Amino acid sequence: MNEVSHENAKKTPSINDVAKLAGVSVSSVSRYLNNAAHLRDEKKHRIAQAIEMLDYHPSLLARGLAANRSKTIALFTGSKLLYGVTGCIQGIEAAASKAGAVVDVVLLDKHQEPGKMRQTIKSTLSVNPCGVIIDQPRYDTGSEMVLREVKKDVPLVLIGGNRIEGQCQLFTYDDHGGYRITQHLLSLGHKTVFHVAVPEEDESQTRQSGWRRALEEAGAVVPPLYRTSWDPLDAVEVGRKLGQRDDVTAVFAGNDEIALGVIRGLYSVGKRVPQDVSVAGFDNNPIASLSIPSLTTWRQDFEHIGIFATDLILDQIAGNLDTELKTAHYVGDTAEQLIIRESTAAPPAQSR
Amino acid sequence: MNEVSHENAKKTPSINDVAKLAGVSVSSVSRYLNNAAHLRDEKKHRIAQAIEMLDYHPSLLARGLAANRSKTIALFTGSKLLYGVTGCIQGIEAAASKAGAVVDVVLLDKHQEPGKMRQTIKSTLSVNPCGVIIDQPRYDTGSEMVLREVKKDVPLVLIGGNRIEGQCQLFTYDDHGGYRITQHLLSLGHKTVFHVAVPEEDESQTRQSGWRRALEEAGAVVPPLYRTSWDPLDAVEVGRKLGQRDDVTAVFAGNDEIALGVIRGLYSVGKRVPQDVSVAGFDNNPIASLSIPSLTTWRQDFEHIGIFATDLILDQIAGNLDTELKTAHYVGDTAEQLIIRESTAAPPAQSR
DNA sequence: CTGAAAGCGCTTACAG
DNA sequence: CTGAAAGCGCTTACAG
Repeated sequence: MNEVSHENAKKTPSINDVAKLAGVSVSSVSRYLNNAAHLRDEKKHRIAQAIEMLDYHPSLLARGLAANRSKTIALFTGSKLLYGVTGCIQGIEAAASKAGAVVDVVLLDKHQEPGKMRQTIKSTLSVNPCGVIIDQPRYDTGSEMVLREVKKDVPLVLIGGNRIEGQCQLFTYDDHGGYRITQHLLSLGHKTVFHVAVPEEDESQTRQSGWRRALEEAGAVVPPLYRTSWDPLDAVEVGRKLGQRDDVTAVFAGNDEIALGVIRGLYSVGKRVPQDVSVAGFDNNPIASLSIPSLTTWRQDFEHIGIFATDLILDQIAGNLDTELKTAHYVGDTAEQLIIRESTAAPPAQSR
Repeated sequence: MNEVSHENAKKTPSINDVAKLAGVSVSSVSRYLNNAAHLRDEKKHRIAQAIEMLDYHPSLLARGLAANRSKTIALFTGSKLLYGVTGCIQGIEAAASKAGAVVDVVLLDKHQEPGKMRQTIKSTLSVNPCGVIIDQPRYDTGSEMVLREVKKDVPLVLIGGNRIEGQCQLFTYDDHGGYRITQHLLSLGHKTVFHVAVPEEDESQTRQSGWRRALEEAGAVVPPLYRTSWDPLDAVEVGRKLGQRDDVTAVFAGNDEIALGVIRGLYSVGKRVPQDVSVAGFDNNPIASLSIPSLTTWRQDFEHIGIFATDLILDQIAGNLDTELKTAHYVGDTAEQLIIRESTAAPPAQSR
C-alpha cells in the first residue's frame, strides 16, 4: 500500500503510526488511549482498528515521562522474602497486572550502606510510580528513607510491620489471632501459655498483645516472653530452653517455622509434642499441615492483603477514596481462622 | 543567588539544572553520567559538585526513552512463588541493585487468557528493559510469548525449567543431585529407590534422570515413576500409595515439601520413617532441618543462580561475553551438597 | 469534538 | 574535549 523502506525493519509502532493509519491526530489517539474526552464513534473505531492492525502497545516509558506519572507500583521490602511477604507479592502482582500496571520490586538490605540504599530508592522513585507499597516497614533506615523520599501526592500503603503513625497501613488481625490461639490452649486445660515472639514486633495490636490479653483475661500468669530471630536454628535453641522448664506445657510460637524449630528443641530434651507440651504456630504456612505433628495455627491470607493494598492505590488514583488513606486498616475475617491440628492437646495428667 | 520563584516549589532537579549550576552543557553532564568520552577534570569536578548540591538523580524514564534502553531487568515467572523462585528473586534483586538496575517482576498466571497475558508482557517490554529473565520457563503460552516478544538484541537468560534450545539457560546440577541422592540410598542397602517427580520436569538432565542413571548403573530395577503436583496434599496421597506397596523401602522425593507430604502419607498407613521407609528430599529448604525426622537432601543455592543470571546480563551489556550467551550453563559446585540427616537409614532387616 | 505545538528529561549524532 | 539541536513517544494546555 504505502512505500515501505526496503529494509522492512519491524520497528515497534508508535502513536504516530497509529494516528497516520487511522487518519487522525496524535492527540486523538492519546485521548482514545486514556479515554479522556469523547471521540466520535467512527473515529474511535478507526483508531481501534489501526491499533489492532499495527499491534500497537503504548510505551510506558514515554507515557510516564510525559504524564509525570507512570503505571508502575514500587514495592519495597526487606531482603529476605519470608513466607508472608511472598504471599503479598503474589497478591500485589495479580492486582497490578489486572490493572495493567507493572510492579518494581526492591529489596532493601538493611546491611547496605545508607548512601547506596538511597541511590536505589531514588532511582526506583525516578520512574514516578503511581503508587508505593512498603511491605513490613520497620523502624529502620530503609523504611524511613522511602517514607521520606516518596512525594506527598503519590499513594503510599504500608503492609504490616511496625505501626507508623499517620500512614495508611494494613494489618491482619494478629492480636485477635494471638488471643484465639492462646485461648484455645487455655481451654485445653493448660495453666498458662508461653510465647516465642517473631523479631521486631511491636507490643500492641500484635500476636504478642493478643497472647497477653488472653492470659490476663483468664487470670493466668503471664510468663516471661521469649524472642527469636528469623533463623529457625535459634528457635530450636529456644525450644530446648523451654523444654528444660517443667512449668512449660503450652507454647504459642510466633509463626509456623518457629513452631517447628521449637518442637525440635523440645524433642532434643525429651519432650514430646503434644503429649508433654502443646505447640501452636501462626500463618498456616503449607508446612503446617505437612509436619509431624501437624500444626495448630491461625490462618492468614497474605495474598488477599496484597490485593487489598494494590486496590487501595488503584482506587485512589481513579479518584475514589481519599479520607481512607490516612488510617490503619484491618483486613481479613476473624472467623474460622483458627485451625486445630495435632500439635495441641490437653496437658499431661500431672500438670492439670 | 539566582532569582527563585516565590513558590520555592521543590521540583526534582533535572539534568538542565545540573548543567546550569555547573556552567556546562547538558551534553557534558550526560557524558559525565554515562562516563562516555573524557571530560576535563575540572569540569568533571564542577559537575560532580552540582549533582551533589542539587541531590540530582537522573530520571530512569527519560533515560530509557532517549537511549531506547532502560536500566531495568524484566523478570517473568509463574504465579506461584515457590521456594526456589523466591531464592532466585533475592539473588537477582541483589545483583541488579548493586548495578543500579531496577527489576520488574511479572508473574504469568497460566490460567489467564492469552490476550491479557500478551498485554502484560508487551507493557513490561515497552520499557525497553536492558535484560530479560524467565525463571522456570515451561512449554506453555506464557514462556513462549515472552520468548517471541523479546527483541533479539536484548540479553535473555532462562533459569531452570524446561530446556529451550538455542537459549542461554542456567541449570543447577539436578541430574547429579538426583544421582547422588539415589546412590546414597542404595549404599544404605536398599534394593531400589522410588522417585516422586516434581511437576513439568523434563526427562533428561533432571533429578529424575539422575535417579534413573544411578539405578541403572547399580543394576537395580527402575520402579515406575510417581508424579505429583505442587500441592503438598497430593504428595500425601502418593505417600499413602507408596506405603501400601511392600517393595518400597526408599523414596527420593522431588523436593523437600513433597518429601514431607510423602512422609505423612507413609505414616498414615503405618510406615515409619526412616525405620520402615527412607525418604530423601531435594533443595535443602529450611524446613528440611526442622522437620521430624529432619530430611536428607541435596543443597541448592538459588540465590547464587539468580546472581549468576543477572551478572550474565550485566556483563553482556558491558560488552563482555557474547558467545557464551547461546548455551546452557550449569552453576553451583557439585561437592558437599549431599546433606545426610535423619530421614534416611538402612532398610528394615527383612528387606535386606 | 479535534489539531498543532510545546514539553517531559534525557541521549546522540553532528559539527567544531 | 565540548555545544547546539534533533529526537525518543507520549500528554496536555491552548485554540478553534
